[in-house]
Amino acid sequence: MADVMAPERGVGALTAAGADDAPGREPPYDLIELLFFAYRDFVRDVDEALAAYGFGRAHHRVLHFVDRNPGLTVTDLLDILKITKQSLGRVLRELVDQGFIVQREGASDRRQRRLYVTTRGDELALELARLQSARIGRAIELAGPEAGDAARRFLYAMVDRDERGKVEKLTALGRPRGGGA
Amino acid sequence: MADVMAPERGVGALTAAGADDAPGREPPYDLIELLFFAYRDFVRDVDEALAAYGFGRAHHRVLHFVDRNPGLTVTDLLDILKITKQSLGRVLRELVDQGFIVQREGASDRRQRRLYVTTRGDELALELARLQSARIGRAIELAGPEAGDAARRFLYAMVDRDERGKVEKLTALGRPRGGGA
DNA sequence: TGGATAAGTCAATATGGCTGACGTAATGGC
DNA sequence: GCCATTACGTCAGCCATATTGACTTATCCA
Repeated sequence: MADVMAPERGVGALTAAGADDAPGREPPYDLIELLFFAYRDFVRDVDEALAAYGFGRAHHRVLHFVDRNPGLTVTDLLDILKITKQSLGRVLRELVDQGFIVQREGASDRRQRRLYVTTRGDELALELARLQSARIGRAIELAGPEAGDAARRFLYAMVDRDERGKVEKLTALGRPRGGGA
Repeated sequence: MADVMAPERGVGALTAAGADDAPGREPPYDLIELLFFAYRDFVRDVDEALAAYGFGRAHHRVLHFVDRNPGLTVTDLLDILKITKQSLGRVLRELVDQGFIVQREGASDRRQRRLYVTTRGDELALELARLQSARIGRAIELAGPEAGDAARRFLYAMVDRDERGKVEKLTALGRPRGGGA
């Protein structure tokens, strides 16, 4: 690639390390950029695989969380994804229409449509998870297992404070080992 | 309308779909999900701030990389963002039209339009970087500085193998100081 | 019984991507 | 000097994902 010039600016703006959000402190550009690049490549894997099914990234997110949390309600899903009901609508409908997800009336609250993956849905979810798994496995191999653990703590701390409780309950973090069934 | 409830099909497969077994072990669902949640919140901050300027996430990415790498060419940018020329086109035009970025003819290759931020562009880039910086600062405070360092190594290792060289040259990693090491 | 909640839907719109096709100017190898 | 290639820009159309706002239906619950 073409050689990129070094920045001419910002270098003078630093202060000593130690304070976090002091006004003149240089932002952690390395982490900011690595988050972008890591995420960019992390999702590209899956996007390609999804294309074969005529699905997009949004379908994956829904499928994933339903797969991992059987019986999730639509409201739960909206809160996880932080999107609107209307946005979810199309994606969910397509997943249901094509037999990847089923909806069942809530046992105690019949207004709810609890969501479950079908066998097919579980298979697809697993296929996609394995792609992501492979990349993560390679990364941990390269960066060391402690880096994986630390990344877990760092990423968790990157989540909005008032979302952390939900995240913990919802994710594998909240599950001791093995998880499902 | 609400008669979309699916029949019994697939319900038998709800719980114990053959997950944890076949080829290898259980995917690292914790990291998979934390990447999603962390990124979700990481970009939400900035998205809100950008709305005030009538810009979107795409504008931010362009502004950021030009700010950090003055003299970047359009081709460089396309390779960083992994989008098409046409997609970049509109976003870049808006940033130029509104005085956040300027284009200058390349000195040695006059076909190039080298990109630079204006003072205004630099200010906006910095404002946005500080938002991200604040979140990262809080995260490191919570997870510990070693977690930040490890996260840096982990995220770097998450990048496509054949992209890592470029990423290193391009980002703060390739520059002395900062997260250097 | 009536207000609140869960879900679904219609319609319009924005944004950020994509492919394909073309055009122009400059470079660089021969 | 010629010509293929490169760098950039742009027109046109399309798709996926998201938004706001308004409305309906069914159900729950105080």
